[in-house]
Amino acid sequence: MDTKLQLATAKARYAEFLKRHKMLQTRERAALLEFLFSQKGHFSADEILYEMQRTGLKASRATLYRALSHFVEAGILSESDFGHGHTHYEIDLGSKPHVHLVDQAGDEVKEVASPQLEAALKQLARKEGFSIKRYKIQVFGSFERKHKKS
Amino acid sequence: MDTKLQLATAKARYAEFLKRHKMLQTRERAALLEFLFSQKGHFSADEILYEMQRTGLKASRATLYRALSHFVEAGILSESDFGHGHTHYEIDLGSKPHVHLVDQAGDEVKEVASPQLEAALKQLARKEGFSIKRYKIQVFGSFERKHKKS
DNA sequence: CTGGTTGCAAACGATTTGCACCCGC
DNA sequence: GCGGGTGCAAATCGTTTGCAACCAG
Repeated sequence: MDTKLQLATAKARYAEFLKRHKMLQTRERAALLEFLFSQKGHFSADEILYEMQRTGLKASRATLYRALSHFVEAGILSESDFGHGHTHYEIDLGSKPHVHLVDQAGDEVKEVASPQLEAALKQLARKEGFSIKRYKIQVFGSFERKHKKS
Repeated sequence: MDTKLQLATAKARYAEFLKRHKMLQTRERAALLEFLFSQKGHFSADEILYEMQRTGLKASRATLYRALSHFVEAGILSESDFGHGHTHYEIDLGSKPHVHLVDQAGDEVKEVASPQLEAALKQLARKEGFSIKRYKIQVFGSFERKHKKS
């Protein structure tokens, strides 16, 4: 799913979410949604705030936090805690389930997909009578840099 | 590994940890370690504090937090964030890797092992040149209660 | 003795909230 | 115009830290 299509999907989903909760469309919410899709990878609330100011967009910290939780509820963003002292958000629309490899030496967090893991997880859930809404697989450790740079 | 043996192992490991860091053995640290092994499942800092007071043991909040991070460093405890607003700790000594099934409707968190998941994870790490120190698999969703109570 | 440890209370920092004013619809 | 939204600043709350009195080795 390319970014453009993702954004369109997100807007539609968000509009629906707003309607369902009798909430209004506002410039701040629109700007935030648009801005998030211009970002890559993970971002923290502070990073968003900083980047938005740099880009001239405006939304207060309070509005940002309120919007973020709505985006998560609406299934547009997903949140994770990597133990860095704040929540990390990432686009979660049409993105494949993936594993977060968290490098303990630095801030690097790499995402990798593994159909095999997914399959095992689904089977486990079925066995336990547990219906999965979402899941997180975080692996803490370090990258072994043997010869190649990355 | 039964609880008694676990506790003995933990004590040994902790003693070693203390020596390595030129730290002292104190009554508070000993009491905390002993107390933790009398607990079952996950616990938060506040729960420990509350339970200890009830049991007549003493250690201040500050000492507790300081000790908890040492226990984690020493590999005696592991910590997780289930999105409940505080860190959860659990004994991580001789315990098998497991998946946390977090019920979103309540506070229930069930642990299940899955060798299959483990294997897939190890293979993935090998492929990515990532050496695993520890990992967490958290699955958010709900238990399907069809007929049985639990 | 002496340097690490404890407990208290104050500090922190991410996130949340009360409230007066603002703006979609 | 009304009811929800926004921004500010104050409040929360889990966790951390400075410091003076304390204790283990």
